[in-house]
Amino acid sequence: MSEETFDSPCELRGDTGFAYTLSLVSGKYKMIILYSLTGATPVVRFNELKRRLGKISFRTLSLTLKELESDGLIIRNEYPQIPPKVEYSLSARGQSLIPVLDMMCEWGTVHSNDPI
Amino acid sequence: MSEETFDSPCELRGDTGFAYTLSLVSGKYKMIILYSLTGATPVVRFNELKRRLGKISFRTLSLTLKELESDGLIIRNEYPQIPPKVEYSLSARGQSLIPVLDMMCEWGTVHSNDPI
DNA sequence: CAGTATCCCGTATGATACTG
DNA sequence: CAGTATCATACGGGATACTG
Repeated sequence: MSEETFDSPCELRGDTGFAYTLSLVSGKYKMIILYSLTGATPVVRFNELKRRLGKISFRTLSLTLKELESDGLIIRNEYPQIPPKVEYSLSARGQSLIPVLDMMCEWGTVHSNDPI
Repeated sequence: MSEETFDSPCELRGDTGFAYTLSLVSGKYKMIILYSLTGATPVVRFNELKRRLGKISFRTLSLTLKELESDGLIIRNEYPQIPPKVEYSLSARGQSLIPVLDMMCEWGTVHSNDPI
């Protein structure tokens, strides 16, 4: 099959869908945060999340979580108690993004030793 | 290292593959450039690429192409003639990344009208 | 045509201290 | 515990002019 026949399954070029996805996940930690909310412990508190992410600052984590929440990708669940307890988890919309992240992760694993 | 346990399909958390992929495609135009090298005209000259990308500056396009090339994702083919002619196209490695970008694009198309 | 060379700037992120 | 407030900074990227 020659290269000129390939047609993108997406309407890129005028890019809509692509740019939209990027707008939701671009940022130094967004994808990693989403990924951190999968796996064995998919409900995570603020400080635990911070620990998992390593070097992220309070400020950046806080701002990033707000963006993810307002984009409907994560759910913030606040327990009215003292000391405060807030749990973050993926929304259904956020979950739907995970296969995309998985694919990125797998590509990297497979190709990280490609000869260049 | 970390003693946490996870069942991500990828070895994220200590993130190798994921961070690797990100390091190759992050940047305002990298993914779009790769995408621009698919489709009906997969071999594109510098200025034509610039036209396709719209608002990118000479400087950024030039720097970005160099990075993509040194990461083995695109191929730069220079014709020794005057005026110069340089063609850019995807390498096999670059091509292998396209399905990942397709998936991002499709996700955006499907979910851009999600109720939030 | 295909870039460089400069200069400039905004925004994303970091560090630290403080609060309800 | 879960954040804000404040200040500082780095770097990606833009605009323009110039060159082989």
